[in-house]
Amino acid sequence: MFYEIPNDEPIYPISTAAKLLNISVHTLRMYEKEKLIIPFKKNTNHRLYSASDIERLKCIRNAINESKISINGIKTIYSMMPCWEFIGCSEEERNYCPAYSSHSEPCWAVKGENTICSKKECRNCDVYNKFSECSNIKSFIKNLSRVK
Amino acid sequence: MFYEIPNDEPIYPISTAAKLLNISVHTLRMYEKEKLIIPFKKNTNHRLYSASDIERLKCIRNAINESKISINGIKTIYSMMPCWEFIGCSEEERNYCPAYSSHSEPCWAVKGENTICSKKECRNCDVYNKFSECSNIKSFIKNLSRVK
DNA sequence: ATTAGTTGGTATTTATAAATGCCAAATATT
DNA sequence: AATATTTGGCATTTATAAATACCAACTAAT
Repeated sequence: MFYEIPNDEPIYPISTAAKLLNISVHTLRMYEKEKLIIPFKKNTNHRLYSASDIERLKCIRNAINESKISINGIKTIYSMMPCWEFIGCSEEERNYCPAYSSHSEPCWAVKGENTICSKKECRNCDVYNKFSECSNIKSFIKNLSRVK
Repeated sequence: MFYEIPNDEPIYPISTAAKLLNISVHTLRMYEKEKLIIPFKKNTNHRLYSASDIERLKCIRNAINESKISINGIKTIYSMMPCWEFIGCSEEERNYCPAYSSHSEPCWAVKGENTICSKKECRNCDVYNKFSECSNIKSFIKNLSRVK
């Protein structure tokens, strides 16, 4: 038996990731600058991408190229995700958290100071990982219901 | 005392609306084709815009020009609105309604057949009227909470 | 040691969404 | 009756987001 590489293990250097996606390394850096993706960084500051990073990027590429949604559009859609319900942070914490009120940046791009999330690595967070497609965001919203 | 014109009364012909917004009439028709706006139509098929239509359009213009969100991006953001919670339709109805599952078109663009909404005029609907800004959509989502 | 790949910055190119122009038929206005 | 405006369709222009190229300093591999 061979050791199977976990989906979230950062293995691909940027050039490989670029080839897999058929784009340039600059585009990948741009997506990172725009906070659409958070690649793993080695101590030497070199990026590594996991298989799930590649999937995430395919989804982003699809939104841009097929669905014709601009990068700022994608960011705004991400900002609609009610992360607080998923994280389960306290009412006090969410009131301090910029992610709770932002409607232009994803939660992982505005990360507050005194929140549950401030110590966490967003790259490993389920809000970041599981809701890269807007269908998933809408599904999550569907499972919420009105406070009586 | 003068009679005050209600905010939602359709009074401006397309050329006036275009002047108020500093855009061409073609752009207004394009936004309509894209289902971003539903102007009132006279029996002769001529469009009329209300003051609140103009406000809605200013908001759309702002999203496009300032926030750099593409038209398809705006449509997708609108599709995130949990209209069913606002309308209060039955569980059966929402399962039949395409708006419940769409994540690319606003509810008023996909309007189902056997729903509460099928007979209603979306132009007069609060979901259409009150949630033209993504800040309002996010605020509404905030007032939902997780089903235990 | 030499070659190959990565870093971040600015400048440039390209692809295309968004906006506009033009048209003839229909409707509105005076 | 004559003039002005609206209609929708297709063609064209324009504005710019997205992608790429180039750069020198740094890190990795053989």
